Amino acid sequence: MLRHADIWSAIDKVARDHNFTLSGLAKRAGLDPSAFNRSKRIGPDGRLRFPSLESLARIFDTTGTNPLDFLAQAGVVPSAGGIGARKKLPSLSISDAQLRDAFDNAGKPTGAAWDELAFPDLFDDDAYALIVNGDSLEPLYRDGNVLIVSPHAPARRGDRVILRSIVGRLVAREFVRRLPRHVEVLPLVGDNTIETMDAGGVAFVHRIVWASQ
Amino acid sequence: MLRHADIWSAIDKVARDHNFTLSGLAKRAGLDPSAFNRSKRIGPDGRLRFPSLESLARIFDTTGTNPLDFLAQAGVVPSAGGIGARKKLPSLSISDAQLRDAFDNAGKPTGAAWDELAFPDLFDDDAYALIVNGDSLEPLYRDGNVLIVSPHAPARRGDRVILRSIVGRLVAREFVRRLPRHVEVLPLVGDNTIETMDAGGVAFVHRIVWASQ
DNA sequence: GAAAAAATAGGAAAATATTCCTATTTAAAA
DNA sequence: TTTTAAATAGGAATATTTTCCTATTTTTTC
Repeated sequence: MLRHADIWSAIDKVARDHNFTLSGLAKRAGLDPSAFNRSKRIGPDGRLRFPSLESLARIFDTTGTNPLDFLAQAGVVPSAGGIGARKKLPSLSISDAQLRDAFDNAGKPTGAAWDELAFPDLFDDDAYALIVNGDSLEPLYRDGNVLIVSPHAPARRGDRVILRSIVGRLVAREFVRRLPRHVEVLPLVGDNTIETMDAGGVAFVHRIVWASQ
Repeated sequence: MLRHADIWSAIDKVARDHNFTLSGLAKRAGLDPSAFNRSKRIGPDGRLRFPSLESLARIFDTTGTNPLDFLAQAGVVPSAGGIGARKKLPSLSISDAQLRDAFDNAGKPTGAAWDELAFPDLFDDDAYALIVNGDSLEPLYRDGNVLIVSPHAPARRGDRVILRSIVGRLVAREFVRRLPRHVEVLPLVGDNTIETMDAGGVAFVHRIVWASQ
């Protein structure tokens, strides 16, 4: 769980990230310049040397490194339900959730039928949120609803997407397909006829992945 | 950041959580029974003693405690953007996002107008997910859409909710109000007339907070 | 390229954490 | 309630980490 080599290489990384040499980092932390020498990490008898908690604390305080992030860098992975773990929710289809014993008397999911679903499972570092204004997208989206947009999620037929024109206009549509010269979409509300947009006029097509209610 | 007293009290908690005394935990971890004695945490000169990383590693290995959770228990809080931190997304209204410089050339949010929004900000430990079957809730929810349901989120007029009858039937509706003998709701699609349900026949009203798209 | 400074290696000494051991206190068992 | 076992306190001895110091290597400065 805490592996000698990983602890030391995490220290190496802290030094690098802050543009210190090892002796520079030690000095900055108020320790002796030889404190983190690579040559002193394994003793002459082969015994592994670990830095003390006090030395580590000095590193964290000096560099502003969070001990949690340090441990993650040292290869420690979150435990299910623990800090940094992906949130998991009980999950079941509506039809199966109508079975007699899907909920207990307090209204909580119960029984073996429920699966686990990671929420929100959003891995796109470039995701952003758009807040709906007005009522033009009702009943689908109402004023104030938050749309979570994932630029890197591929847009496939039927997906709801945000399109931005090259002059900056944003519209929400249902993606149909992309052709060499056009992008075909359907409106989300109202008239259900295909709309053809000039591919050159579309700056991007980003997929909507979640909508607040 | 790593505070002496917090480290030791986190060790105390690991022992308690696993039904060990301190000496029992030490023995189990292959250490001397006096290793974690409260009497030895501050020396006679007032100097604070920290457990070594090796002793901690033995505790983690023996009890299955994740070092990240241990640190959290010892009061270490996540750093913004670091492990365990709440995910924050750039956020802007659709109308403001149509300003000329809201996105850069790569289609990423840019500029001072963008706020930060914590997503999903779901704090209800009893939240669960329901998967939509069929097309009866279109255009709002389509087959396979995931609805995130938060039982403890209060249902207010206009909120979309899941209602469960006492015989187990689940329906999705728009909440209007709760009266002493009735619950008034609106259908999410179709005929826009108020539906009155007998309060005694409704097991629960749980709010839908997010819907996948 | 030479000189100075910084970084690193390595060994001894010092400081700190753990173990060993004894005694006392507390909890569990009879 | 008494006896036994476990837990804890406390001091000395031992083990481990850090510091001190010197030497070598590497990098930076001129």
